[in-house]
Amino acid sequence: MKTKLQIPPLTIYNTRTRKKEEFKPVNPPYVGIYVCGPTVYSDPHLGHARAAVVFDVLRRYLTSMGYKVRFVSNITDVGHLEGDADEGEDKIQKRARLEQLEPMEIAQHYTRVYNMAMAKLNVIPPNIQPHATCHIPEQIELVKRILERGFAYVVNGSVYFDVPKYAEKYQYGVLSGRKLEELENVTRELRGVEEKRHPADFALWKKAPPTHIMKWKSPWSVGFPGWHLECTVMNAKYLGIPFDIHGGGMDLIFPHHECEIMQAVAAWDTEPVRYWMHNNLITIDGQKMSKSLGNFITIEQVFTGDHERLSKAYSPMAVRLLILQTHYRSVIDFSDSGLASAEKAYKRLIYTLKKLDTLEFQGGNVNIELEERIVKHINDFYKFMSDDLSTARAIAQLFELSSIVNQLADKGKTVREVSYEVGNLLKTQYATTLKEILGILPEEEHVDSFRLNAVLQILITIRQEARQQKNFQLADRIRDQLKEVGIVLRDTPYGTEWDIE
RNA sequence: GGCAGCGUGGCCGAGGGGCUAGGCGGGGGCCUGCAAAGCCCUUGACGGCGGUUCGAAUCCGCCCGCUGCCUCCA
Repeated sequence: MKTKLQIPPLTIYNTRTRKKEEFKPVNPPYVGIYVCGPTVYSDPHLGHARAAVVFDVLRRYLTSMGYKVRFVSNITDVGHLEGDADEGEDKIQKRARLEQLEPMEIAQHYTRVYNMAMAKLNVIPPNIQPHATCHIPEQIELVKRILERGFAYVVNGSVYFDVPKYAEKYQYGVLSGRKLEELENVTRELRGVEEKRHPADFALWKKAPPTHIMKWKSPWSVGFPGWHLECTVMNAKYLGIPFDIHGGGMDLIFPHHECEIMQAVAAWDTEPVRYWMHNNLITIDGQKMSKSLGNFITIEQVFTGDHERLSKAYSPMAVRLLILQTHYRSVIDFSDSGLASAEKAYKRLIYTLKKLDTLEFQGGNVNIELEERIVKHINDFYKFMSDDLSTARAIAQLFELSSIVNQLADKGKTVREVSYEVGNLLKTQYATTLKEILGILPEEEHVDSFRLNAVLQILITIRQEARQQKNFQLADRIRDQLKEVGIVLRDTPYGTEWDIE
């Protein structure tokens, strides 16, 4: 029985070419990945969870293949205006004004919430998590460079990217397939952007209105950087141009990623990215989940069950499995029953993981056909993972193995139908693929246990009720006793936070 | 309107000319003090109408239905 694994080369569906391509790094064995991170002005939702989990698995898989991965994912703590370019207000600034807080307080808070949610989902933190506001000088430099090269113009202290000029020399819309002429018709509805020469032009630097809190000095005005600049600057700085993989949600293809390409090409005459990967979106009852529609479910709500569409609290690992049981380029329609189904399935995979540990593979009466099946399922796991990260099919192999292991386990601890060699391969591969590559852990190995949080939420609620009834003796007792065991409660404008000291 | 995509068994969800996807659920049984888990057996599908083909869920055409992007969002 051959126990040497065959791991085929990874192929990736490249949005840029609209084909599956074999992945070849720019500088092997190093691989640079950049994934667009969150704008930190509200609680992270299931869409964030999906993008994070998908690219976490990509990173884990590449690492398992022996690549040295540098994973960069940004925190957008400025920018992304709402509404018309001229009338719009920075999201974080708006939130800050509403809650009477420093913008950085908002950004800091939601960055923490995001990172905690990611930890619960067992997403490995980025090697670098750069903040947009920490790269203002670099962004100004890039604007200067694009200006010098003639692909931008200044109007009233704001700088705009000159798309028609760009389109004279380079091809427009290489990623989204959009055509410049078609864009004119659509965007004519957006009036009040007189500063722009062409509707497709976009801001590189905006002069700040007097009421604006978040602003920086630049050669053109006191203002703030444009919507798409930070990613170009930060992936160039930390990964170099060109780098290997740029990821994000499909909704970012246009205009965000298209603009990133134009900025980089305008600045350095080089397309910045080899492979563009885009995960599909999440729907709720068949409808897109979005902030503006207000129908989103936050990650935390899933973990606590605190949402009208949820019947109970679900394990982060159930969420992770649910996400991975769908191919990343397909839509996931989110539902309570889907989560329940994923949670059961998760428990089944973990049951097998634990059973497998107790089995002793001794051989002696080897069933060759069974051994062949085992080895085939393991190899197929890698075959499907390498086929554009087909996690759904890969996981199906794990369920096949689960069924085999459970059947063996039913007959007792000592297994004679499978040799020591194949049994050992089964043990190590089942654990490796499930835990290391898919990132699906047993609850108790999951350090950031969501149940601890659930329990604390109960205590926090009880304490809150006590405070409202002016029963401060009880409220303080809860806080003091938690502190004794190393858990700190903090009352903030958004409610009570907890932290481990 | 332009562009992209989808419609698979009770639900979710892979696949994509002949070869078991998988999970959850349902039915029957084993095990068990009860329950749960696990095991065995079982149920069952490719939106509609045409066409290509020896053969179509898979290719082509038309029709019906749904969704996304085109504007901030993962």
